Amino acid sequence: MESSDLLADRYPYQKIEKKWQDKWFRDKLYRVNDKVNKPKWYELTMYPYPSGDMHIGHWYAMTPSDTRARFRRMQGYNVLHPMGFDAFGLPAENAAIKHGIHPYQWTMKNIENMRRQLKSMGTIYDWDREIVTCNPEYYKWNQWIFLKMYEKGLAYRTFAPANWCNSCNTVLANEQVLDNGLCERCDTEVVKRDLNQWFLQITKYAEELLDQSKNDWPEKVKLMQNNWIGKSEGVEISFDIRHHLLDQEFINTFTTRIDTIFGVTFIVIAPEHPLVNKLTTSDNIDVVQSYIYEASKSSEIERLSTDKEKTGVFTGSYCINRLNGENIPIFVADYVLLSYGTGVVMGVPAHDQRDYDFAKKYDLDIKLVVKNSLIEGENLDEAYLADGIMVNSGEFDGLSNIEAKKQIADYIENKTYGKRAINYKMRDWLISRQRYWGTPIPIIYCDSCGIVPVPEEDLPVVLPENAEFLPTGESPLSTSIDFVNTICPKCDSKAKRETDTMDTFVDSSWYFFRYLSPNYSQGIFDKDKILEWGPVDQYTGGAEHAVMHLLYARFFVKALRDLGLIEFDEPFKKLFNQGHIISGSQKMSKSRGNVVSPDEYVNQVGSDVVRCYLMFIGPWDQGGEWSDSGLRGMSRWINRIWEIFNKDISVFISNNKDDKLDKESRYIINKTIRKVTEDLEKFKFNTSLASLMEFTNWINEKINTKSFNAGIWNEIKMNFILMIAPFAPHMSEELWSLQGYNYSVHDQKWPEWNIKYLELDAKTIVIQVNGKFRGKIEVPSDLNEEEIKKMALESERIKYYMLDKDIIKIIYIKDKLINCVVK
RNA sequence: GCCGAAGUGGCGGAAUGGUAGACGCGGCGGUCUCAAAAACCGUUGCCUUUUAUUGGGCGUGUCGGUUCGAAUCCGACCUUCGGCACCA
Repeated sequence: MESSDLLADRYPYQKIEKKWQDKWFRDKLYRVNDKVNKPKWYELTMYPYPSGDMHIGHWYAMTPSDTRARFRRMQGYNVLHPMGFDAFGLPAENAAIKHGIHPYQWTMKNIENMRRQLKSMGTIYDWDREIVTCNPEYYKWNQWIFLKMYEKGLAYRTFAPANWCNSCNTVLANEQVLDNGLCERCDTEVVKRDLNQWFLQITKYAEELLDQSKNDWPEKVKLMQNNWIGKSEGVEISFDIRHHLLDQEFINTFTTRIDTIFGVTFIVIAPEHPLVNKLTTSDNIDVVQSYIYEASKSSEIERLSTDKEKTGVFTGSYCINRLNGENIPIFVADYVLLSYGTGVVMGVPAHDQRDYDFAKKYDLDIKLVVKNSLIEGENLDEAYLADGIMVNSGEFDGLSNIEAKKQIADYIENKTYGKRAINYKMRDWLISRQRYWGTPIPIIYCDSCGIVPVPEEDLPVVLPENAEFLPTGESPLSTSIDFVNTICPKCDSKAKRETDTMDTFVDSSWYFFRYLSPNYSQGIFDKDKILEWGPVDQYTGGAEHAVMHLLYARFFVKALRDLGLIEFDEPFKKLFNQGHIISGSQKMSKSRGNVVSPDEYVNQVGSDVVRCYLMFIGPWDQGGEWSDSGLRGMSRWINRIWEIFNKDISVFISNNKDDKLDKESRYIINKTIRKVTEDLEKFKFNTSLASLMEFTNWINEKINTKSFNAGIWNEIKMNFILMIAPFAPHMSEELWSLQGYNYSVHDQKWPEWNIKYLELDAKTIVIQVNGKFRGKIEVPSDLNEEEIKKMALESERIKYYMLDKDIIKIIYIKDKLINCVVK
């Protein structure tokens, strides 16, 4: 039966993928050895959270980068492309609360399943280097880094208002609070609570983090980080409150517009500011108190809403603008944030829109101090924000405001009214989490010695198994009596352990170094290995990590460098953000029920097809939509390749030498090598695959119509299998072995193109008349410009368009086209 | 509101100053089959001309500009997506 023969000829992916995965595993084909005499290449994909089941998004993140790693490997690099698991985090704990299973068991079970799935992708991960962050061998080094930072003063403890979810009973990071002020997990309104918590002093590196000159990263990501850091340069200027006879004689404000200092008509203090109570006069105390109360009640949502009308109350007190001696009323308003600058703002309604709105509402003076010719009189409909000429500003009148900024700042510094200052929006990194499933913070509290770090030799502080992790508002670790009660390492008296755990971003801030010496026990990592492999050459992952994870990792690298552990400044030389894969025009999510499960498709069409399809959808950074019919198309192509290279060669191989066909074949081979190589270099997997498809289309056409000679056919086969190897690792290995070549195709050298085969005897010149395409001519490639022009003008098609027209000029673009401009 | 990216056939996309629509999906026609599926071959932007061969016009979100020539560069606007959002 012919049809069943045909079926039997179809690519038996199940058998073949299993066969090679097993063999690669047995042979340790993908083991990465150190100290190999090849240039190193560290290609890293962001490690996944072990949520249990991989969806197609994981494949979309991982298979293209695996293809890149394989490509680099064939190019002769010693490639490290490791994989691990970001194993601490809330979902494990939530699952534990919900289903009564211990987070460790839940996580390990998930990892096991994901490992199986990851292996089915046919990746080159060296599993001997796998890291799992919830293992004490890993998190011990989180604790170690923390202690080193503590020694250096980079880790400190302080009270801080934290986002608190009453339902989850925990602190939330800003990014866990939705735009509407609700908890991202349970939609409960988030409130503020003051807790004594641990911070890492990332702000110490703010200035260095702004320097992105060593990062070959997307501009977008660098910009987002720099906006996040939010540097602004200005002046801190004091206003006189000595007449209030307080301990504090001056009230400090920060401004970026010191040129508008003469336009100050009021001062605004944040409601939480300690000076508020002291400055409020007795007749205003009731109003101010109730305003502060309302402000504290109003949630983050309202405080942060830009649309919200500016409100505030008068304290009854005044301060003095020391530049002109004016008496300035002091207000309390919640549009001023205690956490930024000095928590006090000088109100310049003429030149700041927020101040303008506030002044309009409370009928305060609006005093113009910077002017341009378009402004008539003194009445403004909105704040004037642009540059101009100084007015109403004493001795500075007539200067440009840009010049006045400098001169006024100098004046203020001379008079010691204030000084130039820099402020950053970025805050220190709060790492305390009132959660169980994380790295215990290695600190002991002793009644007599105070805060005592756990001695290095006592690490790791192991997470106790017996903690109660129901959300009680207390950190779960405090329920483990064995854990909490300890002995002070300094004085041997009874002491208690810190019960908070660390933010999981700590784990991911240095995991890329642990892959280099995953089992190293004498230190966080083997320094020799860092010298050999670091930093990461190419990092890939989702853009959702553009700020937090990538910024924290950069901070860690700088801190580790200052601890003398590494010698470079940045963790990731190059960065590429892939897009998202969607389904049914929507993001995949369990609640929408549109999650595409890879296992199912791997069973139906094989891993190579799924890999190639994901890379073919479109440009990797733009993401794409999953489509079953698109997948079928890829399956068709993979099967076609299988059939082409399993054909009975005698039907089209001839022993007659056909120079013309050989020449054409070499042209196609070399053109394809160039295209695939250049596009892989640029992450353009889709067009790489398209050119490989064109290659197979061409082969098919030639098989159907002509015959190849044996030599060129071998060349075609070999080059094609080598080029498809990074994309479809299983099928290419099978084809390679069927051709009788030496195992493994993945140890072969990537083919190179030879420019001499790309030069053709004839070239096609496009002819345009007045810029419109009117035909083309084939010319021998050695023809010169004059001859080509002559040929073009003599062609019948062109003569037709030239009838009754005068030639004005002829434009010739070498080897491409001729454009006749006529009238 | 601010910052950033993107808008091209029925669909995913290709082409980054020189033949718009590569490659793939889908559609249509055919081969094979009792039939269907699969596979294979051909065809496929829209309008128009011709019995046909073929020829012509239009066409890359909108409007304008630069250029011999614009999907591509510049200006304004519209739409979509992503990020940030009282930061003084």
